Amino acid sequence: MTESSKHELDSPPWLRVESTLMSAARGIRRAYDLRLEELGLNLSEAILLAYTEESGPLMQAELARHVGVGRAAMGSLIDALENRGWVERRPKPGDRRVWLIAITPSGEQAARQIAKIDETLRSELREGISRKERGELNQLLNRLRENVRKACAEDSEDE
Amino acid sequence: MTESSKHELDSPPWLRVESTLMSAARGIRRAYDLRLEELGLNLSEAILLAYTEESGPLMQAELARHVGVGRAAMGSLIDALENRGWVERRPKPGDRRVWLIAITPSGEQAARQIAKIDETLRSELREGISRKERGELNQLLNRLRENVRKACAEDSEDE
DNA sequence: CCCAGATAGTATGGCACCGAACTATCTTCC
DNA sequence: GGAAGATAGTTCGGTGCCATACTATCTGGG
Repeated sequence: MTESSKHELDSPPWLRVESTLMSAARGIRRAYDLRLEELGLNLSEAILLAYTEESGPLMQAELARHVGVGRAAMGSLIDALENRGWVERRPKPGDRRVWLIAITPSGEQAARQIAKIDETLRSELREGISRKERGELNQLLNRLRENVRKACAEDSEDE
Repeated sequence: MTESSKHELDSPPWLRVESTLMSAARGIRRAYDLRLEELGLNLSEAILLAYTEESGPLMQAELARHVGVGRAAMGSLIDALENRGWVERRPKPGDRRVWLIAITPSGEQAARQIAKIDETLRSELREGISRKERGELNQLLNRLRENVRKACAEDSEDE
């Protein structure tokens, strides 16, 4: 196991792809958080606001599924945005359990600022990465997520 | 069945690729953590042990750079592995600041178990993902990490 | 030599997220 | 109707990581 010089590149064991992926994810969050600091929000909140803007009012659980976080985390994200007056919780007629999360006018304005920041940072991040590659990356990640879901499911009904 | 797959195909804004990436990273960690539970360690510790095994004794800061975590986090990871007797801190002759992190015999045994678990889970995770795509994924992620590094650097000397 | 600056490692405080337990409400089926 | 189970949302404790600040040690220019 000591021919350890070359294999950074050619066929990385999954554990290494993993660590690269996690590290990239952390780095990207940090980068966005840094740029979004002036608006007083972080990457997850920005994603949520952008999503809310383009999808219209949704329930919290739906948002959680789409964005890929748990219901609890989604609750706090919405709290944060609501406190700033960028989204509001509206009761859903006919089901008193749920809230519909709707963007407010000032939220839309914030969303536009987010889009600007995103555009700038995005162009830096995609340096040397073609549109096609981005698409592939996205597909790969989604397949990966699907496989993860299966692996976990299989795991918990395993006993 | 997951309706989360159709709308992310055509022209995902980066904010969405982001959320996919973060979500995938979290999912993968969860999956590995679940399988590694029987060994009493988590993904980061497993990665570290595997890395230590194949690279021989390195300093903590070097390990941190390679694995992609901060120095402080690396310290705790090593603490955990050291407590189980799987790695040991050896003083480096000539520099009393640093420790060389070396794997122990029982650590090597644990590393073999990790490799087995990894192999199993990996084969589930890469379902529908070719070797070539894996390589591309890795390259893309590394480019992305590099760009992140640049973006952050540029940001902090912004005055 | 010695003091300024770099570097290795550690301690502290904070953040984002998860998972499990809980409440409130809807649904179903008798 | 009413009990059993599903579902939306919240609360709480724990985890993994970072940034900052600190100590100890090495290094290089007077």
